[in-house]
Amino acid sequence: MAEIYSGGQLQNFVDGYDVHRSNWMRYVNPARSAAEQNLVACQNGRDIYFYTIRPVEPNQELLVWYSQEFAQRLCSQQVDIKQKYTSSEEEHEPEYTKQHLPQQTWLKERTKEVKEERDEDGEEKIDVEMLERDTPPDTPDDQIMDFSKKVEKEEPSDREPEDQGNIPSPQPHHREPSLGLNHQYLPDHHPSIQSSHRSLPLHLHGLYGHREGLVSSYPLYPQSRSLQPPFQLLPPFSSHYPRLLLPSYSPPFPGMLPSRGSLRYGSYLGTDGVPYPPIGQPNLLPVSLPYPPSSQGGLKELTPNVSPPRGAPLTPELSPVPKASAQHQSPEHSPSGCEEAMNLSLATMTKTNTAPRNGPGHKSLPYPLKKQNGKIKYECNICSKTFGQLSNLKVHLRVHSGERPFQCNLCKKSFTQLAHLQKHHLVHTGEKPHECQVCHKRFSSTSNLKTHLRLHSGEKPYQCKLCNTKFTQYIHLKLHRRLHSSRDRPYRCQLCAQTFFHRFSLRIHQCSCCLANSNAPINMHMKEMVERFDASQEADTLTETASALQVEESVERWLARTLEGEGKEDQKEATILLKALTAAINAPTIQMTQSALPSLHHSPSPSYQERASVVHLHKRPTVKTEGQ
DNA sequence: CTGGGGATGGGGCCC
DNA sequence: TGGGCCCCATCCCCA
Repeated sequence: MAEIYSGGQLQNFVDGYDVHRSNWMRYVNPARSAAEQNLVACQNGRDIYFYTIRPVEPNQELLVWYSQEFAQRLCSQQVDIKQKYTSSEEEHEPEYTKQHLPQQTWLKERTKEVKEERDEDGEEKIDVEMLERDTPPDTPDDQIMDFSKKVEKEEPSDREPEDQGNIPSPQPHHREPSLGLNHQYLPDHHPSIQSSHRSLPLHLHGLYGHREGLVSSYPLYPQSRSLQPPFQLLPPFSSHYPRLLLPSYSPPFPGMLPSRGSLRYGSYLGTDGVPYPPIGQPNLLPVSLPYPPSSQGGLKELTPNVSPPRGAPLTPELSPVPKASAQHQSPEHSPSGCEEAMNLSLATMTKTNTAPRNGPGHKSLPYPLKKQNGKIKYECNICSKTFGQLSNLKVHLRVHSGERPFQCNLCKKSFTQLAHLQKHHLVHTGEKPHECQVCHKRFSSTSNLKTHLRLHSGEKPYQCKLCNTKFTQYIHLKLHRRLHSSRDRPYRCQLCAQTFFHRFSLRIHQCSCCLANSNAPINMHMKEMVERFDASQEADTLTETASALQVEESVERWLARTLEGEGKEDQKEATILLKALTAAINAPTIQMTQSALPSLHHSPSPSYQERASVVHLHKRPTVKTEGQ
């Protein structure tokens, strides 16, 4: 049984004694060491939740841990919490696996009855029937679970200046290295700080830092390192891997549940059976974001001469490569587990004062900025693009420098921005946070969802100017434009180099556009109209020897079809254009000079015009060319 | 060739 | 100052 406190007041009990009223969590045994622990208890509101801290294989027992005292009381275990993080060999054989769990608690034993029993396998089974919490009187305690450690969100006003940073350093000489997490502050009076435990990494702080009642609910133990070995056993990209991370999408806290619902995983399952997080709250997902809270921006930054990435993300893909690292050699530079702790919310990441300021953006610009009207002009010295903020310029400069500080540890792809790496990570996790409300298909990015939504709305914003074909994606229009490639247009205007399928189009063009002031708006529009007509089926049906009257009729039909359903203004404009076109058609024939002859790649032959006349749009040979 | 989706790049803005 | 989020553009792949 556990007592739930809120605001220092006992709120309620969670009693698992009665087997008829308790759920199966009653039978979850306590872990004997950090190595075998795979479950963490925490409090949210008046409820207690358990979440996994590592993948749980089939037939693997769930083992939760509460506190050191808990262990002492129940198992008479000697809790030895030697810090061995300074040992380099822990890179290969993490010492934490030999440690007892160093969890701290204010649980004060008032155990009325502790039953130990052994099942047929010799496994310990322990029932805890009565626990009582002894909350330090000066600890602001909103919601704290009996077996958890309280970590204050706010630091007291009487802190020494040196401790006023966001480093949860209980003692100046025993400072936790840069945490990069939420940096909850551990008060000096806290029992844990009086012990050597405090040098253990805070692992879960800030994981749910923005969720009330959650931050303070984590026990202490070197979780981050314990995460890696089992994860590394998992083959990357394993098909079942997402399933092993079910907690990623199964919000363990009521506050994180989507409005639609209960804790039914099925409601989050996608077509592939992988559960999806609720829309709109991806950032609140508790276990899905594997980025370490590195003060340098998280994940793996490729900063030269800087130690390997920090962090022991929950997912293996972005886990730092376990190579020898100077940072792991001493507590001074150790990631300290705090930074290695799984960071479940990027929103909890904050910069630490002790962080080396050598990450991206920390270097100054390689050139001086100019001033314009008294204001600094953030201009790129390479492409002269200007930005509203210096940070934007700095990020932009990576485009030219090639600097890609954010690398995916799994596929080694690197990115210029952390956000890009974060999005990229969805590729590995299979997360698709964005759902189409119409067909409930899910997408990894908002952009792709937006594109998809056009299918439902019928919106086709990209239209071919030549044949009016519309597309939902620009790339499709771009590909389509190749059909109108100039390489297939044998008639080239020697004045402006514009090409046409039809000789009469070139003639209209030269009369109406090019010989006049081609920069005038009306002529620009005329150019476009001639080009469109040239590509139209009406023009295609004409022979190159068509009379002016035939061309005029064809233009009229094309205009009527093209402008069908358009507004009066367009109709009026069309009339003007039609007059201009027909005038051009009826104008004296332009003498075709040698330069105005078809400019095919192959030599024009006497029979060319006849051949060109039967080349129709829909039968024209496709020439796929880049950049045309 | 069209259409749909996946993934990435770049940049703006807010905090 | 930079992280986080968002948006748009773009390219690629595939049916």
